[in-house]
Amino acid sequence: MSNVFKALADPTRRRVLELLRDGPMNAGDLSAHFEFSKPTMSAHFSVLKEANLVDAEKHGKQMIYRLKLSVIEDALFGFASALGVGTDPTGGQVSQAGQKPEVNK
Amino acid sequence: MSNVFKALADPTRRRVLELLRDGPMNAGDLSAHFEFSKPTMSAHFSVLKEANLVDAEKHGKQMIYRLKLSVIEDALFGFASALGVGTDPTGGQVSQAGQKPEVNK
DNA sequence: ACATCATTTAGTTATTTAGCTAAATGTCTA
DNA sequence: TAGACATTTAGCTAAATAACTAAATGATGT
Repeated sequence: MSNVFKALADPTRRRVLELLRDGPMNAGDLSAHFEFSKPTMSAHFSVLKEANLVDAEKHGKQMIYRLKLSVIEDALFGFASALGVGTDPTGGQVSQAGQKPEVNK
Repeated sequence: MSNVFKALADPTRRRVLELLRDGPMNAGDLSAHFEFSKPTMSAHFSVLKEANLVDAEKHGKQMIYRLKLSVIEDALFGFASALGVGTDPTGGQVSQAGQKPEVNK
């Protein structure tokens, strides 16, 4: 859980996730959207992978990253509902993905 | 936006927010729920206040902290919908609180 | 005025983070 | 097999973070 929010705390990483919203993309193409060096971007990808927000699959020389929406849902909606915030005023769980979100991990 | 996720990245601060879910509480009572020193807790409160996740009001010698749900809604649901995740499959905004969430701030 | 209580500020330390360049790894193709 | 290409690893630096103790601030009550 902390890993997820830490990953989301960086604007570059949030932007990466938004780019992946339109479909899987390889490391080079993702990096091309930023001014940072490739090693720096690789480290960002690594943080996102560690937080389980993306999947990585090697295809030839390229590494293809893919958004993992379910984990993001768990984190955002799970924590929101732990706070009693959400679309459902009863505080019920919004997402299908998880049942008892572990908020303090 | 980064401030919000940075604030949420620490488990102690997330727990503080959960405690405030049941109503406003002063700094001392909040601190009593943790093993950390009061100055350390004060610094955590400061981060939450900086991120605009809580309001602080001085009442005599005590400082009373209160949860600000609307900002948390904006951050969590705003970013979720920027990613196309949410209860509404069209990607529409869930919360009332903000209209065009600025995701990369 | 003075002591006490609640909280914050100041100053220190260890750890983590985000960036860089240079080098290593791994994969394709000529 | 050699070269080129895509990505990661290693190693470095500067800045940010989270913790602590000691001291300062500010409000209340005697």
